[in-house]
Amino acid sequence: MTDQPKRPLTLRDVSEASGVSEMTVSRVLRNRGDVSERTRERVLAAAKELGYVPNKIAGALASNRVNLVAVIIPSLKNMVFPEVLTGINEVLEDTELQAVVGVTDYLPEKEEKVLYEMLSWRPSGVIIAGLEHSDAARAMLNAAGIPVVEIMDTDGTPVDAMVGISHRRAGREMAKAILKAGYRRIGFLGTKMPLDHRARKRFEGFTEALAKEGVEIEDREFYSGGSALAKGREMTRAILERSPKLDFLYYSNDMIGAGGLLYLLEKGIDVPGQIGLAGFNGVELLQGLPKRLATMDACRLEIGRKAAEIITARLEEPPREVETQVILTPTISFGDTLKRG
Amino acid sequence: MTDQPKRPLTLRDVSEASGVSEMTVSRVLRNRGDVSERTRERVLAAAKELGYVPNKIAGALASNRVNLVAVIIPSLKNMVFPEVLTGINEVLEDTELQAVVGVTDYLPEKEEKVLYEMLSWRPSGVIIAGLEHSDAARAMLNAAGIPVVEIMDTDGTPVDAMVGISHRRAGREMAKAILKAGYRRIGFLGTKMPLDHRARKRFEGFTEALAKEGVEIEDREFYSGGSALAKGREMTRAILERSPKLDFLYYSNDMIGAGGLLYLLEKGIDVPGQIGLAGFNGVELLQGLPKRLATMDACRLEIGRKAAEIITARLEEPPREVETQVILTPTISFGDTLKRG
DNA sequence: ATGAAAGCGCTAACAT
DNA sequence: ATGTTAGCGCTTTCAT
Repeated sequence: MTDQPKRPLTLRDVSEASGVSEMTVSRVLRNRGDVSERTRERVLAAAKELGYVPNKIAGALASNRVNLVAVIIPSLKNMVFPEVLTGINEVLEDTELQAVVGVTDYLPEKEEKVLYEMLSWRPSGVIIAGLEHSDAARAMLNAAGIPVVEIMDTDGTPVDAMVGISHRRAGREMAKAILKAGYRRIGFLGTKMPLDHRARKRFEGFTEALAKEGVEIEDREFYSGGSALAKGREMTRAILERSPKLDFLYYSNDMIGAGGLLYLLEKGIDVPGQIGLAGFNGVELLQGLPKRLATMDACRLEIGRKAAEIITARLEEPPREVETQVILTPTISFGDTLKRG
Repeated sequence: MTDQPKRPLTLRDVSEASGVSEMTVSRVLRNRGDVSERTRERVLAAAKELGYVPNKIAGALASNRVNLVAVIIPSLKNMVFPEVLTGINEVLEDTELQAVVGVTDYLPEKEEKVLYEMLSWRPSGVIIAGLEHSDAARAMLNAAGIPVVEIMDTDGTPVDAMVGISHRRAGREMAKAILKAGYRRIGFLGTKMPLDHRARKRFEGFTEALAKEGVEIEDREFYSGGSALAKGREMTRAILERSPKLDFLYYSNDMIGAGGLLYLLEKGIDVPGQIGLAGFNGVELLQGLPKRLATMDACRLEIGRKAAEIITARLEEPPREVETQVILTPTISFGDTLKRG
C-alpha cells in the first residue's frame, strides 16, 4: 500500500525488498519447486506490502504459455451468448484458464479482425461461434496450432472440433410437430439477417420438412433492429392483416414470438386454437408470459460446458482424447401455444 | 496458407522470407517510419504468404504498451452491462484500444481476483462498475498508474474518474413523482442482493424522499434467482395478497416490473388507476408490453461512451484534460403505469 | 533450497 | 530508407 508508483513494480523490487533472489521470488509467487516456509513467508509479505502485481506479459513471453481462451461470438445482446459464456466459465473456473470474449456483430470482416487480434495474444485455445468463416479466418485457425472448438452449429465441417445442435434438424422437428398438430397454413417471421447462418439453416430445415408433406409457407415477414418484443407484435399484426387465414406462426426467436403472443392475446385470439405459435431458444423470459410459448431449447449452457471441456482436455499433458464432434439434441417444448399432435 | 506450423511464426521468418531486416519488417507491419513502397510490398506479401500473426506479447513487453482497456462489470445477464459495453466499444472502435471484459458476479472477492488478473496484463486503462471496492482492489487501482473510470454510480468518491448517475437521486425522483401523482400506499419489490449497491442506493433515496412527505413503504417483497419476469408476477401476487390496499408498486428493475404489469393486466386490475407501477432502467423490452411501464433511464450507452472518452483523453500524448466527475441525469418516463401529478 | 545465466520475440534508440 | 544493438520482465535450465 505504498504510493505514487510511476514505474510498475517488478520481481526485482520484491527480490530486493525480501532479500531473496528473483528466481526464488518467482518460484514462491507461482508455488513452484521447493521453497522453505521461512523464505516463502518473507517473499509473500514483501510482495503484499509493495502491492506487487506480476507482469503476465513478461511471464507469457518467457514461458511461452498463455492461460487465455479466446471466445468469439456474434453478439452480447442475444442472451444466448452470455449463457454459453456461463457454461464455458463454469468449466474454466476449475482451471488456470481464463476466457476472453470478442464480439463480431455477425460480420465476417469483423470476425476476421477480432480473431487476428486475439490470436496475436497467443491464447491456449479458441472457441468460436458458427462453422462459417472467411478463408483467411479458417487459415488462421488452422495455423494457430491450438485447440479450436466451433460451437452452436453442427451443420457443416469444423476446422477442428465442434459442439452444438443441428439447426436444420431443429427446423425440421418443429415443422413436423406443427404438421402433426394439424396446422397447415403457416407463416414465418424472422430477422433480416443473411449472416445469421443458424437462423437460415433452421428456416431451410423448416421449409424442407414442410415440403415433404406438400406444405408451403404461406407468408413471411422480416425485421431488423429495434426492440424484438415490439417488432414481434408489429410483424404479427402485419402478417395477419395480409394473410388472415394463417393458422400457425413460426418465429425465428423467442423474443419476437413473445411479442406476437402478447399481441394475439390482447386481440382476444384463441391461441393455440385459432392460431398456434412457436419460437426458438428457450429463453428464461418465457416463464413469465401469460402463456408459455412453444419453443426449442438450444442447449446453450451445455454447449459452453462441452466446448470448454474439449479445450481443457486437449491442453492436458499429454492431451486427453475426447469426442470432438458433439451433436446435442434440442428438446421441443409445446408450452401452451402449440397443440400436441 | 502453408501448413503444420508447430512453432508459431516470428518476425524473423518474415524477415528471411522477404530478405529484409527484422526491424524493417516490424516497421512495415506497424506502419511506422519511412519504408520504401517496394520493400513495403515485399514484406506484406511475405507476411501474408506465410500467414504471420504478430506476437503482441513480445511487442507489448518491448514497447511497454498494451492497447487493452480492462472493463470490469458485475454480470452479462443484466442487459444493462452489454449496453454499457456497446457505448465503450463505439468510442474505442476509432482508436487502437480494445476493451477486454471481466465479470465479477457482484462478488467483491471475485472483483478483486478479476482485477488482479487483468492488471497483470498491464492494460492501458480500467473501466469498472461501481464505487464500492475492497481495500485491496482500491489499492491496486491506485498503484496501477493508469486511468481508472468508475461507472454507473456517482454516490461516493472515485479512485480517479467517475461517470454515472446518482441512484439515490433516481430513487428520490421516482418517489416524488409517485407522491405527486397522489399515490400513498406504496410497496417495494426488489432483488435480494445486498451487494448490488446501486439498487440499495435507489431504495434508500426512495424511502428518504417518501419519509420527507411522511410516507412509509407499506410492504416489501424480495426475490433471488430465476426468471425475473416470472418472479415479478409471483412477487406481485404475493405482496397484493398480503397488502391488498397498496396503490403503487415500485420495482427495483424493469424486468420484474414487467412481470408485475402482465400479472395485473391479466387480473383485470386498473393500471394506473387502481395501482400504479414503476421500474428502473428503461430496457428496450418494455416497448413491446401491452402498456409501457413507468421507468427511469439509466443512461447506459452514454455512460459507456463518456467513460471510454475519459480513457482515450488521458492516454493522449500529452494527456488531454477532461471532466472526470460526470454525473448524468436520468429522465423519468411515465409510460402508461404512473399518473402524472 | 537457492542462485546465475540465457533468452522468449519483439521495439526503442541509435547508427548508417 | 534500412540495419544494429540492447533490453523489456519474466521463466527455463542448469549449477550449487
